[in-house]
Amino acid sequence: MMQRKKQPQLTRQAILDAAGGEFSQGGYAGTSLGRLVATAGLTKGALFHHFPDKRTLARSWIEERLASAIAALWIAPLEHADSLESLRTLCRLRLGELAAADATSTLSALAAEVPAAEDLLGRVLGKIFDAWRGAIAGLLERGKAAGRIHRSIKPAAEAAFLVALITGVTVTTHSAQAAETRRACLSSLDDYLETLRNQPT
Amino acid sequence: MMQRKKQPQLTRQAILDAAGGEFSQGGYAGTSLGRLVATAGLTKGALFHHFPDKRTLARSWIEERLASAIAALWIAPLEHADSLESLRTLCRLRLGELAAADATSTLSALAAEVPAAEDLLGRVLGKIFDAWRGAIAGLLERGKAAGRIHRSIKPAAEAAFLVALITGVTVTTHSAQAAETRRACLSSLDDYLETLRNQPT
DNA sequence: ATTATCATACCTTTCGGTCGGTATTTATTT
DNA sequence: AAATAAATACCGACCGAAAGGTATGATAAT
Repeated sequence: MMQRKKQPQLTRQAILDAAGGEFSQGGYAGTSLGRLVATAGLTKGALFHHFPDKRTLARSWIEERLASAIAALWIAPLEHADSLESLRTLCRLRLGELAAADATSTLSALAAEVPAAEDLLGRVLGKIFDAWRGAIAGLLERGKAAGRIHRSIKPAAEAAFLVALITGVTVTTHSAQAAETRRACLSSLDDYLETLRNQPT
Repeated sequence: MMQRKKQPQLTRQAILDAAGGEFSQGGYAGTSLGRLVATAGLTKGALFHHFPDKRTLARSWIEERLASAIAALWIAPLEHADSLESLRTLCRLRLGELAAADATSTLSALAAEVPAAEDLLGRVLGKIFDAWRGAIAGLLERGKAAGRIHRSIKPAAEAAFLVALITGVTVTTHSAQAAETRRACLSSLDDYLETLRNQPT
């Protein structure tokens, strides 16, 4: 009976919690580690005990929190779905809230901020996008197999298109007065999804 | 004969030039005014003579440079167009380059970073998106009038959809190894644009 | 003489990060 | 089981660098 850890890195988790709020609000460059520990009632000692530097903290937060948040929001709900309706419903649910500080918009913000290509953070974010695309592609594959989705569509390409679209909607309409524009996007999204349907004719 | 200015704010323009490079690369929070003036061979005195603070510099650069860049890249080419082909061609041209530091991705990055809603910078960026949407909506209107585009489509909504999509493509595929994903998006974009066409039957 | 345009030096604050010390567990030895 | 050694977890003062911004003064055009 080797009971590993009764309190599994409690302080470390608190730091990651606080990091979530800060990164969501200010992005990577806009996040101050001093403010982070202050608002969370922690200390720099604790922070730098668990994480060697800011970049590693960001990477850990992305991997351990953001990735799972996206998985819970966008991947798990589609796991066994194969209909355009489920996709449509999920999009309307997630994009309708217009929650400005949720995981989706944080992912978008970080992806847009990261110094582009060969950076480590960029690759970590890229993996999240890949998983997301994979989930949608999976749904489309299953939909094709079930005859619900038209044979001619390419799941991987369509999934990339959709992830780009969702990301773009959060970026271009995350201000309060953009609610109307957001609804317009969702309306067109409906029409677009219909074009994927397999016509019974 | 009131010849206003022989050298219309030459140093000021140099500062805006430098600001473009910095904001493109590091976003707003990631831009250091010290580095900005250093890399441009200027001084802080010049900077703060022409701009009272960082936010105003950013606002001026967005209004005087970024807005016109987007206009030149995405709005002017569509000014008198009314065909889906011209839209398709422009998208492939602009998104094919995968220029990581061009105006489009800078706009996306700043829009994703800005502290959301009621901020002044946010509104300035919002105006750019509005103008962009307006240009695409105009093309769709003209296309409808010319019978090239299906009657049932709503130009404003479709334009919002397309701007979100383009923005999302730049955000989700601006790493070097995402070229394949980007092509996938463009491929699906083609299919999507076809669905807007007015079928002659 | 005055105003616009800069350059230089400097200011305050905050940044990411370090360091020595301590309390608490855990492992080892007796 | 007691004593001790050794990590682990954390605090909080501190550091040099860099941040955004100011103050003063020189230069030059009006």
